[in-house]
Amino acid sequence: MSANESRRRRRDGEQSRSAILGEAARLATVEGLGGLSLARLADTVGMSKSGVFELFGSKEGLQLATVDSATSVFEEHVLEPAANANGLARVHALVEAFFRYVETDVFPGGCFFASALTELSMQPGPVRDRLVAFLERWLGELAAAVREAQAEGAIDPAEDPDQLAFEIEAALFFANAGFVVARTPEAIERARRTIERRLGAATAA
Amino acid sequence: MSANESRRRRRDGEQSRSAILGEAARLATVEGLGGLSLARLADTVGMSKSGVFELFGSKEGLQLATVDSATSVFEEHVLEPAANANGLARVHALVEAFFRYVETDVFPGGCFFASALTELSMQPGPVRDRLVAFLERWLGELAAAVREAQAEGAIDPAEDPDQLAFEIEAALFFANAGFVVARTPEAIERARRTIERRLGAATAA
DNA sequence: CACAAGGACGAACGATCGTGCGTAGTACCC
DNA sequence: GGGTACTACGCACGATCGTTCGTCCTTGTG
Repeated sequence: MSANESRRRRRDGEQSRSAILGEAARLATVEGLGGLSLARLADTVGMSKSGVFELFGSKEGLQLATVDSATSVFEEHVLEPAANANGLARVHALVEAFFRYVETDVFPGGCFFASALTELSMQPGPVRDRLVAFLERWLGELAAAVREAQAEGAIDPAEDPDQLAFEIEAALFFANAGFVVARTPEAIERARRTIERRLGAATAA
Repeated sequence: MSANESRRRRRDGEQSRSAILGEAARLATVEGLGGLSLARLADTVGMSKSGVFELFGSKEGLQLATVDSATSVFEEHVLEPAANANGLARVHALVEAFFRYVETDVFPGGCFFASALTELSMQPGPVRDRLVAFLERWLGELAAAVREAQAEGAIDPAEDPDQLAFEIEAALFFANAGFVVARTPEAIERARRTIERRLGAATAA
């Protein structure tokens, strides 16, 4: 209902919307996507609770819009920096962009999707579905880069691209958790070492 | 305060306490440790809200006790099955015990600590501190097993035990997330492959 | 310029949250 | 076996939650 795209929107409303969503995604990595409250969100952006509410129709509408907003942020900070690289270089570029995305506090509580998916994976509904879809898309992105690297002869064709994508993402996922906990580059450094070593072993003979 | 061990406790209270805590830990992996409500917890165990409350003194007291309870469950299901193994066999035993612990739904929402730590890593306080301490202890357990394996000559002494523990835990951590999302052995199977391969590469020449 | 429509507001709602209090019942120690 | 202290309860509190409503203001269109 709130996701009805045919709804006409004024320019000022669109600005408020995106300002709210940016703050919502940031807040969600600290308090959780479910623990996010309309009232707190409203006064961190300097609006009334009902004003925020009406822009999204319901809390679920706000959550869905927040996931979409976070998706754009992820695309901008992780996918785009690797947009011009191909094959093995693309794998490295995606990994390094992800590290930067975590280290530079794009979201104060680390990767938005790591926390949101963990929080909502046991709570059925459209929000969970959208988060799961994102994870699959991201894993697909990594696997596709691996396949590209195989096609260009940089990675052993005997490697299973999905398995390699799993291993890379596992390192990224835990690196994010470790960085959020310790606020230290150690976990990221270990993940980098993990991935470099694994990619080295996967290099075509 | 509620953790004051000098407080005398009756047998029936102790039974209620552990029954409540078992349910609390299970509920927390579904609704979150923060989203857990006294009222819902009370009537899933068939008690009054105030009855539950007084046993723990505060919500934070309940959360701390829940973490301790979940720690015991983890020890029982993961540490104990590997208690009699040493060195490399101990590493494998810990990993397999963890897989069983996740796959058999000891907690309905997967590993308690994976979800709780992700949820609370940005919320300072004693609960977070206890969860972080658990993670360090668990990583230390893995690293100690690796060192044992090096001492018995099963793993290359040039390997960094902490790095290896990081890589193993990364696979376990993401396997848990994947299993909770998909309810399929696929993620666990991939993690098993990841770890077996990595340990194979770490085998002393 | 006028008018339809979206944006933002304040106030209020029912529900639920964690917490405090007074009290009745009961297990355990001397 | 009596008395103390823990167990468990019902009730009520203030706060906060998501949501609804009526109203005023502003924007964009014809």
